[in-house]
Amino acid sequence: MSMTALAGDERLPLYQRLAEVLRRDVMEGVRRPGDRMPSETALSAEYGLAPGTVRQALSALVDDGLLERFHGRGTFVRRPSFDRSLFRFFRFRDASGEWRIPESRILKRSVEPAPSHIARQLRIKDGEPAISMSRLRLLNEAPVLAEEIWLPKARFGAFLDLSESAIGPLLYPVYDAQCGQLVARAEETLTAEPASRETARLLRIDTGAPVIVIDRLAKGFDDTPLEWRRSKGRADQFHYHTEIR
Amino acid sequence: MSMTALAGDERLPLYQRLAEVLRRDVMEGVRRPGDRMPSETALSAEYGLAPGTVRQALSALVDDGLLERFHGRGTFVRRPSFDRSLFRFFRFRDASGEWRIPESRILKRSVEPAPSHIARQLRIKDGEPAISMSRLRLLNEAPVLAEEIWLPKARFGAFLDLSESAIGPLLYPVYDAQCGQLVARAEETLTAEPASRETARLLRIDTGAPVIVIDRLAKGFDDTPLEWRRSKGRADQFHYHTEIR
DNA sequence: CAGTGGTCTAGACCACGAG
DNA sequence: TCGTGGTCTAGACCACTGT
Repeated sequence: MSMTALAGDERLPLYQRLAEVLRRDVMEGVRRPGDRMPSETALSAEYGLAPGTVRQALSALVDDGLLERFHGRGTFVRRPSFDRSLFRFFRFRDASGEWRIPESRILKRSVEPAPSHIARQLRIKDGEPAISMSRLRLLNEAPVLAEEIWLPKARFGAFLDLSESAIGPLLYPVYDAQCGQLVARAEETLTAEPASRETARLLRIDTGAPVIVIDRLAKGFDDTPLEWRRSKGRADQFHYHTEIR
Repeated sequence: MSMTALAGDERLPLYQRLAEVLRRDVMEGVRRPGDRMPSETALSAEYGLAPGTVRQALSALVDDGLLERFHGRGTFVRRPSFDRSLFRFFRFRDASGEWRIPESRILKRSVEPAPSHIARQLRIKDGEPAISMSRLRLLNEAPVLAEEIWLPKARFGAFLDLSESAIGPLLYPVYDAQCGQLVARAEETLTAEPASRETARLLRIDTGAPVIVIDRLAKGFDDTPLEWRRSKGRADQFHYHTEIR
């Protein structure tokens, strides 16, 4: 077993330098979500560090949400999950009161020159080709969310070839499998506004009734913007809850 | 320096048992916000633990938001601050674009029997006396928030004797100084609804226009509910932003 | 059982803040 | 300069998981 020297700024603490090396491995796809990391013993031998120092580096990445630890099993690259999304505060239950993923009906899918506000978000040139999509999400035939989605065509060209039946309600696994684009995290913005005539028709509510608007910009491990979407749902179905200190 | 035995369940790790002992000190008011904790060296001597173990206990409480560490100065009981409140997402700026605390105008202050939904939140008996207050918050004479506040009279009796001019826009310091009630944390719930006629009049918007509604239940260190409030503001001034993974 | 992470010890030395 | 927390070492032993 040969020893590897730690790269990085020599003024930084060793555990931070190790953390950066491991973070880069994940960001560059050398280690993929679900992969097991080398054990703490292996890493301390590899880099010539005390076990406690290696532990500190791994802890930093766990706090950061990049890794997950399981006692007795190992340390793994975390599979991004969007359990923390604002969408979980919509009261979407079926008749039996259980949480379910709403079905998806694609209303429109086309290639358009990206409007400037979309291009800015996706960090592409104004007017560059983008895939535009409208979806309606339904629970037991009842519409619950109206969505508008934009993707840069350069990365998601393969998405256009898919039949609607091949695209389920969850898009991120499709992005990964069909386009090789892995979503690592996202930024969400929430506001409320009166329903336009069009939105009211889709959601079957009164024009002007309050709707919750959630904008989401999804990004890859390397911070590239991958998808922008705007979703609208009935405000009376939304209750966000949080604890503050 | 006598050594103190660690109380608590002997099956738990030492660092957790130490953390619980220190947490209790804060919850019972033995150590108050702003107080400096004993140094790590002092604690390890006091309880006969290795410095690393003491460190782990303190780290747990720092992660928990109970303590704050300052390199070279010490470890302190954190002063609760409500920087993380949902209210920070209201775009409240004055003419120069600076963030400011809105002034407060008290519209009503009285003692009422607690309605049942308030009593349940404050964990007091249905109909027990409670202080009820309506406030309007303004920025440059413009109304920005309409608030309804409820306090259990048993704890906040002294609050009734204060003149309005003695109450500023920030209530929690008043609760502490005048009533001996320290707010440690709070739960907030956000939704949106159409403005009632009354709310519309107060906020000077159209009836039915969307308003953001934030309910807050403030609690003491010992988890006692202290204050319930409902605040309403214009939805078009509200943009919540968050990152998810 | 072997291998993983979790807890704990008993130090050393460094970096920062205040007087 | 002194006391604080921050980094790091080099182990020991425990608890959990999978085979």
